Amino acid sequence: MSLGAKAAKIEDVARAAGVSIMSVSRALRGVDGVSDATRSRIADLAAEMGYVPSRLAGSLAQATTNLVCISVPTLFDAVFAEIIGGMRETLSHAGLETIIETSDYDQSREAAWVERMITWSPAALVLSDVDHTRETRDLLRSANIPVMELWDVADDPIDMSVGLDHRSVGYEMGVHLVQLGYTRPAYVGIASGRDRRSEKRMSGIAEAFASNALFLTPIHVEAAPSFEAGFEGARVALAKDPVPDVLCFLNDHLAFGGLMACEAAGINVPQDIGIAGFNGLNITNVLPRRLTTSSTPRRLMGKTAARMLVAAVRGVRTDRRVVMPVTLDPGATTRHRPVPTD
Amino acid sequence: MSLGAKAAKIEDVARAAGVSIMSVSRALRGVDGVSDATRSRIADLAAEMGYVPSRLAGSLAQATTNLVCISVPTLFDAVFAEIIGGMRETLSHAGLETIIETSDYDQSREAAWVERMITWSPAALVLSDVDHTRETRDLLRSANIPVMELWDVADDPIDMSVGLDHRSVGYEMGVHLVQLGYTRPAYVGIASGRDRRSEKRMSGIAEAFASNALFLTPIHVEAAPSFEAGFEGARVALAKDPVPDVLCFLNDHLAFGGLMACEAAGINVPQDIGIAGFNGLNITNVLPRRLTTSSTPRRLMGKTAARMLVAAVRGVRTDRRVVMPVTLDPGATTRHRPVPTD
DNA sequence: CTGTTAGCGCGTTCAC
DNA sequence: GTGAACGCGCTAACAG
Repeated sequence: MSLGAKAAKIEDVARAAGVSIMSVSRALRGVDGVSDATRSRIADLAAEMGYVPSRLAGSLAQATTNLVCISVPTLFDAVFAEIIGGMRETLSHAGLETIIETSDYDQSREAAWVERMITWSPAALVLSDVDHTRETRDLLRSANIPVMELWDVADDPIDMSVGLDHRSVGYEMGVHLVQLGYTRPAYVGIASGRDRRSEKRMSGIAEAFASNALFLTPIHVEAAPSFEAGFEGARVALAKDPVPDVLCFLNDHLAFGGLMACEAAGINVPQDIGIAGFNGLNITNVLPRRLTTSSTPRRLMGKTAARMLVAAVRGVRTDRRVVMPVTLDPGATTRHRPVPTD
Repeated sequence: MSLGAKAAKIEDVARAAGVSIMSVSRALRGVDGVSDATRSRIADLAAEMGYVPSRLAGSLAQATTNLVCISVPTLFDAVFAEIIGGMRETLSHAGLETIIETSDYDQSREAAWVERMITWSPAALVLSDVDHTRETRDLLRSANIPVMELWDVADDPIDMSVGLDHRSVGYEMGVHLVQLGYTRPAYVGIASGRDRRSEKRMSGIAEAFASNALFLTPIHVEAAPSFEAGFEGARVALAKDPVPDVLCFLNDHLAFGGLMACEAAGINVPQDIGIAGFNGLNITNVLPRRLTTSSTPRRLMGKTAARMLVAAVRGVRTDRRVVMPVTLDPGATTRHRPVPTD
C-alpha cells in the first residue's frame, strides 16, 4: 500500500495466508475447490494487502479476454450512443468489458483499428459498417472470433449482422411522400461517400419517386452530419429553381437544421414545403410540430446484437442476419399536396 | 491462415526466417539491433504468415500497457463526446489506446469500473468527475499511475485535474443577468445530486443574485439531461406565481427545450422572459436568435488533458491543476429589462 | 479440498 | 548484429 512497496502479487497473498498460489487463485475467482473458511480468510487478506490481480497474466494464461471492441463512425450522434447503450447493459451483465473506437466514417482507420484490437485477443468485435477492406475481412475471418456488423445488414456478413435495410426504409418514405402528392423532392445529405447508409436511403427514396417518373435532387453538404449541415443544405435547396416541394434529410438533426433554415427564410412548413427526417430522435419531442420521420429501434438493436454476441462468445451460434423493423412516422411537417393544375 | 491451423507465434516466424525469437521481436517492434536486410525479410515473412503479436504477452513481459481508460458520465451529451474527441487525437498520436466507460453519474459504478480497470495495468486513468469514494481515491493514489480528473477542477486532485470553475462560470452569468435588470430568476436542472457541476453553477448564479437581495428559484426535473427535461422544466417554471423573468438552464440542450416550451405557450423570448444556457453547443448556431450562454472550450480541454497525460506517462510531471477559461456569450434570448416602476 | 508441475507468448538481460 | 536463458503473474491439468 505504501509508495515504496512493490504491489502485492498472488504469491505474496499465498504466503501470507499460508496456502498455495492455486488456492488464492481459486478463492479470488470464485472457482470451486476451496473451503468457505479459507476462501473468506484469503479474501480478507487480499483486500488488506491491496492485492490487485493482473488480467494481463490471467488472460495470457487463459488465452482469452473479456474484451468486446466496438467501432462506431462517431459519438457525436445520439444514434450510436444509444446503440452502444443498448449493448452495454447486456454485455456488462455477461461480464464483458467494452472498448469503443470512433472511425469517423474512415475505412482505413477502421482497418488499422481492427489490426490493433486483434492483438488483444478480444472476446468479440463489433463494427458499425458493412463496407470493409478486403484485408480486414480476411483478417477477421481467420481470427476466428465472433464479429458483429451493426446498423446496416450485410448481404454476406463476416460473421453476424444486425441492422436496418436502409434502402427499404428510404423506399417506404419515398412511397409515402409520393402518395402525399409531392413532385419535386430533394435529398439533403453530407459529402458523398462519408455515410454509405445515408446513400442507400437516398437511393430508396429516389426509386420510389422514379417509379412515378419523378426525379430526386441530391444535395450534398461538405460538412459533418450536424444541425448546421441541415441548415446549409436547406439553404442550398431553397435557392434551386424550381424550389423543391419536399426535403428529405439524412437524419432528424439535419432535418431540424432544415426547419430552422425554412423559418429563417420565411417559408412555411408544411404549407410551402415538406420536411422529412430519419431516426425519430428525441429532439423531435419538443418541436412545435411533429417531424415526419422513420423511427429506428436503436436500443433494441444494440440489445439484440449484444445477446447474439454473448451467445457466440459462449459458443452458441444463432442467426447470421437480423433485420430490425423501422416505423414510418407521418408527422406534421408533411401534408397532402393539392393536385397540380397545369 | 486456414481455419484448422494454429495462429502463428513469434517462434514460428523465427523458425521460418531462420533467426532467433529475439531478432523477430526486435525487427517487428522497430527496435535497434537488427540489420535492415533481416528486418525487412522478417517483416515480409510475418505478414505472409499472418502473424499477430500478442499484446497480452508483450505487456506482461514489459509490465505496462498503452491503455488509457476514460470514464465519462454519459455519451448522450455532445460535451463529453467533444472532450474525448479532443483527447483522442493527442493520445493516439502518442500510441495510446483508449477505453471508454459511461458512469451515468453514478459514483459506485465509477468506483467498480476503476477497480476493474486497475487490473489491466493501464498507462493512465481519466475520470470526468471530482467526487469519488474514499476507496477509489486511495486505490488510485496507491496504484501509482497518472490520473486525470476532467471537466471540473478538483481542489485536491488525486493526481492532475483540468476543467472549469463551474461556480465562477455561474457567478459571472448571474452578474450579467443582474446587470440586465432581471429580478425573478429560476434555474432549471435535473433531479438533485445527479450532476454536481450543474449544482455548482446554480449556486454561483444564486450568489450573484443574492448579492442583490434577489432569490433564485431552483427547479429540478426528474429526468435525464435532455431537450425534454428543459421543455418540462420551463413548463413548470411558467406555472409559478410570480412567473420568473429569466430562466437559466443546466445546458444549451435544456435551454433549447425551454425555448420550445415558451414558443408552445405563446410566450415571447426575450420580451416576456429571458433564457440562458451553458456550453455554447452547435445547436445554437441554427436557432433564429442567438442563445445567451457560456461557451466552454471542450476540445481544447481534452487536448490539454491529453498532453499532460502523455507527459506523465513518459515520466514528466507538469501542472497539477489547470482551470480552462469560459466565455460569456450574451445572445438575443436575454435583454435589458425596463426598471420596475412600483 | 489442496498442492505441484508446466506452460501462456513475449521481452529483458546478458553473453557472444 | 545476434542469440540463449530466464522471468513477467497467473491458470490448466493433474496428482494427492
